[in-house]
Amino acid sequence: MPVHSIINISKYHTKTFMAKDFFTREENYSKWYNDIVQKADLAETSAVRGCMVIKPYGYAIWEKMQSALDKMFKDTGHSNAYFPIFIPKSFLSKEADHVEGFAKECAVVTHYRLKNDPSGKGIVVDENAKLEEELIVRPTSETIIWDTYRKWVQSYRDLPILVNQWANVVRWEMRTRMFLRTAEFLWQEGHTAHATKEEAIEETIRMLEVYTEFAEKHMAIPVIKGLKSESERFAGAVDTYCIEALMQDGKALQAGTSHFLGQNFAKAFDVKYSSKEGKMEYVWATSWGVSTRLVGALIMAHSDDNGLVLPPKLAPIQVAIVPIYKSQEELEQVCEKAREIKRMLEAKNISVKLDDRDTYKPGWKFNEYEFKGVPIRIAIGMRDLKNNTVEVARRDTLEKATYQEADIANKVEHLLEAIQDNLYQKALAFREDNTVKVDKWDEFVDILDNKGGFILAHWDGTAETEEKIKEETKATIRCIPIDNKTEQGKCIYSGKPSNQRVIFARAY
RNA sequence: CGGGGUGUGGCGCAGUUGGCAGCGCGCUUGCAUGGGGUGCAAGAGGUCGGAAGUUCGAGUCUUCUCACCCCGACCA
Repeated sequence: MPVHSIINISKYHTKTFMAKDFFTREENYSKWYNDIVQKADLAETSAVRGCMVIKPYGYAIWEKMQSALDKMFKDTGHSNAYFPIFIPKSFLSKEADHVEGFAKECAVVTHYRLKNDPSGKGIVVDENAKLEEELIVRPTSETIIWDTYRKWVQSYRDLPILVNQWANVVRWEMRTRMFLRTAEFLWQEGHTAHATKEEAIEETIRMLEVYTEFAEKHMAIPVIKGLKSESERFAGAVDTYCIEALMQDGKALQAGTSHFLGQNFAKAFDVKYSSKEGKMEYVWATSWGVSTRLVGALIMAHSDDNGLVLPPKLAPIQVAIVPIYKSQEELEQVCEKAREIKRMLEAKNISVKLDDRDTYKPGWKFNEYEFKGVPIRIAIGMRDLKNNTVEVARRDTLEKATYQEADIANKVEHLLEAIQDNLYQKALAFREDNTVKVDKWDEFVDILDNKGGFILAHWDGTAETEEKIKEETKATIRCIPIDNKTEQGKCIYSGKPSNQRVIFARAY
């Protein structure tokens, strides 16, 4: 996108800077990931096992995601509401599959009061304050919501209900990883109620499309839309749809799910309406969600060995301006120009940080913004004032160029678009390079062990085969692509006939 | 829950046969410096995870305990 006057371009290297205290992807992918989370100031481990503190910079990314998604939800007719964090234990067991799926990871509240330890030190649970019915800290809200919907629905005129909630949920996981899997996480959960099956299925797919658009347009991550196999299905759903993304280490990551719940919850919670014809019918349901896990996806999809790389649309700071100067007078002169440019950029809704701190040196700031994934850095010094230029560095390619200052806001705006697009294209190319059709078991195993990525292979459709493959290779069926072509073949494992390929991968 | 680790200044670590608690980074102050993590100098900061024991003396040895991390089983 050569929309600007480039005087010179030079590639620059940061090899020596992080050398000792930062792992590369090659050396140790999970350490590299943790380093980015920590050093880019996204989050840190907390005093509570399995829970993390999301720091301001990390939370700002989540807020950008929230506001984009929230708008998309509103645009598709949904409203936000809020339901309790506590769910009576009995609610959970009303839907058989649902309770089976979540029972093992529920936090339970049993008492409502503490008292001074009789022995004098600290406080203890007051045994006299035992709850009559224990409360579950929500792992998801279907039960409490459907118990509520029963009161909201009497007639077909009350439908559909299109509600979303932004909330925290708790799933007591054994092993946790920053953003990808923590005991408590933030998410949104949409819960809709419909008069007909068709309408509910339509909603399920509509929200899957919303997630797809968000992933590709905002996160710059290409995803595959698909249907989960029975064993990967949400507990209590009839069908679970998902979007699957591929991370740089060749592992898959489920980035969002949309469930068609049929009448399972309506029946469990007795939610009925009288139709136009005056007949009592059970309501049809959907639920759909994405979580702070997306921040993890963002990191693993784009970042490099120099730190975080953020797509412009989700970057809390899109442009960082670093003044270069010697004296206070120079600082003021340079900052005056910088503020002018900042105003012009902000007029285009570009978020800009002018870093005029005198307590850090330019080089230090360069590294700081690079590590934090700021898409564009502008440096302005006395030389630039003289020549009416600015130095522009883009994070995705690490290229630096000198731009004529004239029309700078347009140039930066276009560059942001170019970066957004480049990140998507790069991620797409990576996924294409790492998606292969495989027909032989040996090759299947070899690719999983040595290359990773998505494997398109035939599957006989049975849960037994899926389970065997999982046991032997740790790979799971990520999804059955939604617009899959039928193709005759033999199951990669059992050799039994199959009429379509499904996607296998090791996953987060 | 199984296997393996680690607990020493804010962070990362060293600490020998038990003998004055150290190093790097960071932090504070000053001077110089300033277009890719600045240099020099002077400072501040620790009941060594907790409890009990052995000893003239414990970061170090013994016992118990707690916490966290990594690898599995479970999961978005």
